[in-house]
Amino acid sequence: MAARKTLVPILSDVARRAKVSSTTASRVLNPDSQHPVKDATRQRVIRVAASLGYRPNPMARALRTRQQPTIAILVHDVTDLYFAEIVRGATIAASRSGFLTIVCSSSRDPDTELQYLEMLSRSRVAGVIFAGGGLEDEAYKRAVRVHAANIRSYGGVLVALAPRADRWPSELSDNEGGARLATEHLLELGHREIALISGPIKLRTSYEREQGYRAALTKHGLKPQVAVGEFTRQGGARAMAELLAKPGFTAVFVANDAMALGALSELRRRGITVPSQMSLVGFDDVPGLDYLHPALTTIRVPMAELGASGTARALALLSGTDKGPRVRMHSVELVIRESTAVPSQALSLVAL
Amino acid sequence: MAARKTLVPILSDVARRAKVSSTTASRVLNPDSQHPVKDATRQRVIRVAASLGYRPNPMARALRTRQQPTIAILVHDVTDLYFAEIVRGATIAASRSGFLTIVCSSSRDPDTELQYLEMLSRSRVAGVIFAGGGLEDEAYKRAVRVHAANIRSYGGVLVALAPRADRWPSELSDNEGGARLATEHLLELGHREIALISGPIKLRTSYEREQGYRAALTKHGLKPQVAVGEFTRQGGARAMAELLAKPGFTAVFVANDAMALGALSELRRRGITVPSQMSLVGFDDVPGLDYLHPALTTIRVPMAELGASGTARALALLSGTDKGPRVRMHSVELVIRESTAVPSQALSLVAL
DNA sequence: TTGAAAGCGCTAACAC
DNA sequence: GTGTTAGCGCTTTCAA
Repeated sequence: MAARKTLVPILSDVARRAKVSSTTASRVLNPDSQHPVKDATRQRVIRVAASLGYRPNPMARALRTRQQPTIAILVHDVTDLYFAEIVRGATIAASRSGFLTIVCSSSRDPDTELQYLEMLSRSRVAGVIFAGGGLEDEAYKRAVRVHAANIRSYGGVLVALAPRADRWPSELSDNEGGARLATEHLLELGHREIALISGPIKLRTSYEREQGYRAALTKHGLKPQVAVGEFTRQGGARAMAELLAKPGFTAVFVANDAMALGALSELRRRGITVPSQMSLVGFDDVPGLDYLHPALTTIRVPMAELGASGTARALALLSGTDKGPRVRMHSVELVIRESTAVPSQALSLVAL
Repeated sequence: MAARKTLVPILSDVARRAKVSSTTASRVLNPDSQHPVKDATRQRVIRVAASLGYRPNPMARALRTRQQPTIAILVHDVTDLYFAEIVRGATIAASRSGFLTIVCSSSRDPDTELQYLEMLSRSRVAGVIFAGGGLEDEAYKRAVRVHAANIRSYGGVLVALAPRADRWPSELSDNEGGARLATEHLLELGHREIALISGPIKLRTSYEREQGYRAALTKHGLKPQVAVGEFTRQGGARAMAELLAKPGFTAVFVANDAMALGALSELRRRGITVPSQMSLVGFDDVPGLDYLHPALTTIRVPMAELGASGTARALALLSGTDKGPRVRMHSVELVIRESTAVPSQALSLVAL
C-alpha cells in the first residue's frame, strides 16, 4: 500500500476503480472535452467519481491548459458604488460558471492598474474585464497594449465595460446619449444657463459625457460652462465651489453620482437649496440615491447588468461561442426624482 | 533547435544559461527557499534571470506546493460601503506581497457563502478572510467547520474580521464598546427614551452591538426598545417605521450606517427633523456620511485597517511568523456630527 | 553547496 | 472508443 499522504481522490483513483485509463476518465469528467466515450463507460466513470467524491484539481488543470478558471475585474475604486455594483454583477455571473473573480482596485492610479495587469497576466487568469474607462495617454495605452498582448498570447480574453481606445469586445453604456438626456431634461424645464461638472479630463468616459452635454447645449445655441471634478465626492464639492465663483447658472449636470453628492453638500453648506434655487442631475443611479434629500435625479446605467454581461462575454469568448457585434451598447434612462425643477427666475438673478 | 512554442523563459532556461541545475536556480529565485547557495552562484543566477526577464509560473508552483498565491475575502455584500472599504484595505495589502485577492460576495445569503467556501477550498487558495460575522445556526456552523477543516488540510489559513463562534485568528472591532459609546453619548445629551435598530438577529455582530446598548441603558435603569433591520438601508427604513408605531422615544441608536441612512429617510418622509425632534447615531462611519444632511454622528470602525490587518495576519500565518494573541481588538471611536442633539422636551411629548 | 531524479494531477498527441 | 506516453514548470527528496 504505497498510499499517497493525502486522502483526496485523484483522477487516477477514479480511473483505476472504473477500470479505464486516466485519459478516458478525464474525457468523461472534463466538461470541456469533446471526445466521444461509450455511454456505458461514461456512466461507470461518473458513478465511481461520485462515490469517491472526486473533484478535479484546478491547479493541475491550470498548469496543463495554461489557464486559470478565474476572471479578473479591474476597477478604478471598489468603494465607488458604481464599481461595487459592477463587481457584484460580474461575480455572481462568474460563480454560476464555476469561475472565481479576482477584484483589482487601482484607486484611480494608472500605475497601480498597470501593476495589477502585470500580476494578472503572470498568473494567467482566463479573462480580464476592464470596468473603468481608459486614459488618453500614449505611455499608458502602450503599456496596456503590451499586457493585453501577453494575456492574449496564452489564450486569455479581454473585455471592456467602458470606452477604451483599444478595440476590444465591449459592453458599454451610452454615455453621450445619457448626457444629452440629462441636459435636455434641464433644458425642457426651462433652464438656459446649465453648467457641467465633468470627470477627469484624460478619461474617455468623461469626454463622452461632456460631448453629450455640449451637443445638447449647442443645439439650443447655449454656452457651456465646465468645471472638472475627479469622479469623487470631494472632487464634486470642489468643482461646485469653483463654478459658484462665477454664478449665473441655474442648473448643473454632474457627470457621475459620486460628484453629485459632493456638489449637493457644497450647495447645502452655502445655503443654496435644491431644486428651488439650483437644479442638479447626476449620472449612474448608484443605489441609495432615493434615500437622499432631495432624492437625486439622474441617468440610470444598468451597472450590475454591465458586470454580468462582461463576465458572460468573457466566458463566451473563452469557449469560442461569442457571436454578434464586438461592441454592445446598453441603454440608459432618465430617472426624475426631486433634485430638478423649473428655474426660479428671481433667485437665479440674485448673486449667489 | 527544438524550441518550445512559447517565448517566455522558464526556470530551466535560466539554469542552463547560468550553468547551474534547475534546483539551484530555484533555490536562488524562490523567495521561500532557505537553502544556502554560494554568493557568486546566486549573483550569476539573479543576473541571468533578470536579463531573460524570467518570471516564475505561479501555476506550476501552485501545483507543486499545493497552494495558490491568492487570498480570498468573503463579504456579505460588496456594495455595502463597510465591506467595500474592508476589501480595499485587504487587496492593497495583498498585492504588496504579490498576492491576488478573490472577492466573494454572498448577498447576505448563507448558502451562497457556503458555495463560495466550497469553490475556494477546491481551488486551494492560500488564505480565506471572513469579513462578515457568523450566523448563530447549528447547520451553518457545522458546514463552515467542514470547509474550514478542508482548507486547513492543505495548509490554507483562516482569519475572521467579525465575531464567529469558531475560535479563529481574528482582527475584530469592539462592537460592544462602540455600542455603549453611542448609547452613552445619547444619554449624556439627556435622552432617556432611546430605541435601537438592530441588525439580523442570528448574526453575532448584531448581538454584540445590542449588548452594548442594553448594558448602557441598564446602568441607568432605562428600558430598551428594539426593532430589527437587516443591516440594509431598506431594513433600516422599515425598522424606523416600526418603532414610530409606538412613539415616545427621542433618540435611536442604529446598529450600522446603512440602516441609519434608511432610518433617516423614513424620518424625513414623515417630516420628523433630525436632530431637533429625533437624534440618530449610526455605527461604522462609512465614507460619505459627512456629505449627508444632517451629517451622521456615528461610531468609527477602522474598516480599511481591518482589511489590511486581516491580510497581514493571513500572510503571517502562512509564513509561520504570526506571533501574539489569537484575537486582536481594533478600537472604535465616537464621531460626533450633526444628527444628535439634546432632546426637545416639548417635541418628544407630542405624538409623532 | 550543488545536482539528479522524481513527481504534483491533469490533459494532449498519437496510436490502436 | 480507448489507451499509452509524455510532459506542463516547478520544488523536493536524496545523494554527493
